[in-house]
Amino acid sequence: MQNALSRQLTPSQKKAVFHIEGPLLILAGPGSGKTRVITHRIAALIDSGVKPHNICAITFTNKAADEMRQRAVALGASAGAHISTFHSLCVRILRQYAHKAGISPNFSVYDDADQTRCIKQAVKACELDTTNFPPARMLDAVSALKNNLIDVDSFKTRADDFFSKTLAKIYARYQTILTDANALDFDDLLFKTAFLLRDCPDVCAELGNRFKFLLIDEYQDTNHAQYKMAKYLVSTHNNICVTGDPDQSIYRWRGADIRNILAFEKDWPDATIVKLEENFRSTPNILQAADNLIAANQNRKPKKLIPTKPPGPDIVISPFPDEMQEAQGLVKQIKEFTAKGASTKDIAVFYRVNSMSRVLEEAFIEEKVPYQIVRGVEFYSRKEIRDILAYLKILVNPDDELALLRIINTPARGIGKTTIDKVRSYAARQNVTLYDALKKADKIDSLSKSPKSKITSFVKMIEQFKKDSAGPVAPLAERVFTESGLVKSLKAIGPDGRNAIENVNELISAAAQYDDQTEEPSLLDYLQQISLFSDVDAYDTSTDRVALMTLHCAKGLEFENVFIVGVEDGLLPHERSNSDQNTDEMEEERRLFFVGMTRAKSGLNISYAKYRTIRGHVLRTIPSPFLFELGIEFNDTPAENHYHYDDSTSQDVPQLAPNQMVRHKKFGLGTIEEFIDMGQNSVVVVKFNSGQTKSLMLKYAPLKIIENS
DNA sequence: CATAGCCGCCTTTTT
DNA sequence: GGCGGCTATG
Repeated sequence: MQNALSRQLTPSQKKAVFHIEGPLLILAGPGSGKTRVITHRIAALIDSGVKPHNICAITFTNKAADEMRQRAVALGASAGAHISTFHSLCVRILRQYAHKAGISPNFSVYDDADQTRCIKQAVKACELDTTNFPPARMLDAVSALKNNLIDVDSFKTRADDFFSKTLAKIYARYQTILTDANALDFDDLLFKTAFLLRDCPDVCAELGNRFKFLLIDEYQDTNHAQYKMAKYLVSTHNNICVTGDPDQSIYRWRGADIRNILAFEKDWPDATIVKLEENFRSTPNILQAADNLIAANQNRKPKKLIPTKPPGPDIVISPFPDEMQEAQGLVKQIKEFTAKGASTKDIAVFYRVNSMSRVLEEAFIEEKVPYQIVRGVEFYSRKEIRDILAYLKILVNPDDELALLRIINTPARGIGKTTIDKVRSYAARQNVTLYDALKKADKIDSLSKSPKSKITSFVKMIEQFKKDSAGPVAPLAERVFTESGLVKSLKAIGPDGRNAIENVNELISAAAQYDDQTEEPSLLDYLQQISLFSDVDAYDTSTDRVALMTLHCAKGLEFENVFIVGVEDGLLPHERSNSDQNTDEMEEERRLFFVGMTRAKSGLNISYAKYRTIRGHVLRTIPSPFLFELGIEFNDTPAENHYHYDDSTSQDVPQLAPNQMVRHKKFGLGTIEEFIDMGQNSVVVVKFNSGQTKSLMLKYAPLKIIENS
């Protein structure tokens, strides 16, 4: 069997696959066949007598887990190994040992939208101003604390300045809100599991005995909580194998600690280290440029990228006048590629921010090129989907106040704000949950007859659903959709409603699929699973479409032809990352570009636009400084109007004279100071009454001419 | 209590 | 430029 498994493996790959006992660090460069090595390793472990259920492999996304499971089975490994993400593993552990973790097993998992609502509530409850304490910032801070396993009490004792003390209050309040709702956010899943393992040696031993072999992929992107989890899990058997590439660490902002992989040898002094430096994916010219780029990072261990493929086409760097023409040019290029026989599904477009997908999408539609935007969570943030899911969540976890408040009057059933406020204050007085208060609506004196009966029938409906909530999910979801009145209310709003109904039907189909594929389908399990759904998980590789995704999503994937768009200063590197050279943030942006480039097997096309509309403002841009680090000569002058964008934006621009009055959508009234006639590209300098002076491109700027009367 | 329309907020990347 | 939340109105 070893022979069968080791076929077509290089010597270092073989070492990584067959080094069974003890800690192992696999430093794997891009395209080094790392995924292959891991799946082979799982098969080799089983082959050497390890029971499948004694293996736990942790991947970065659910999709990666699914693929790994399939590949391992295809290699002849019997199924049964636990392969999942850290978060899924935590859900499983926490559900099993809920009582020991001090939680209830039917907990809701709060996503970022839920988190935002809760943190806002917390900031408000602390009677703080949201301008001085912006909820998004507070959430980041709380998240960072949890990722570093700092609990409320220990943070309180160490908080010595005003800000920290305030943050401690918000943190405490936020946790109370979540606890009261029997909810855990993404960070809690890791946090609670790590503390469970720390505080319950019996649980730790039990899991350690079960998972005798632990494999962690993308180890460079683990955070402190995940690191601790790993340490606890392997404390008995010491069989830990991690793989990763410090040059591909792109989640520092989310708490990922690159030191975890850099210090692996210190943590496990008897560790074996295998380097996989050969690259089987990209052409030598792509690797050379990627290497030139990443070499600019100061804070790194130098590493080789050894090419194994024959030379391929040159990297193309194309400037465009603006993002519309960039999109148009991109789609035209893709058409040329496919006309020459390239497969549509083997083409990907990467961008730094999600908002850039819009203009690309328009061009794909216009040119009728099939595409998919890889953004899985978007579906779950639609109103109608959140509504139906809120109904289902309540059946499992009636304490989930966020879900309850969402549906109590959706569709409208005459339970308005005043009524809800009365019930809430009753609940607070009696120290019961909102749902319990609703159940006792009859006893709430402040309520008059009509709202009482409306509440009663709502509770009755929910209780009815609850009775039949065991078993498969899809039929229940369908029933809830109809009987809650959601379908009816959506039908009533016309075409948009039809669309919404379609979406819910899609959800029900997905639930049916879950029912089919799961041995014992349960609503709780289903809800907890879909809450851990990630963007790439929605990536459908079976259809022939161009994949559009963020650079972060691109991690772990590969394509024959890659297009990276919007490679401009301020976008990549993003302006929000500290723009000083060689700060940690700048280096992470560089790694992000590195990850994007090294996804390409043969065609790598980089583009940027000289003008880009950002949040409604047309801004002049400059090429990303990273472009000058690639060691490639390129021409900064766009092929003017090469790709004519047939749109109102390229209509004739007016001739303007100084002193002409204009009104700008954003800046208000202003006077023309100068008119630079460049035909389509005429520029005006406007002095606005607000005091600021702007130079604007006429074909983009939303300027209205005020007639002199 | 429902609805529409407006204001003001945020806006990097995601499990 | 988009969305959530708030307010004014029916």
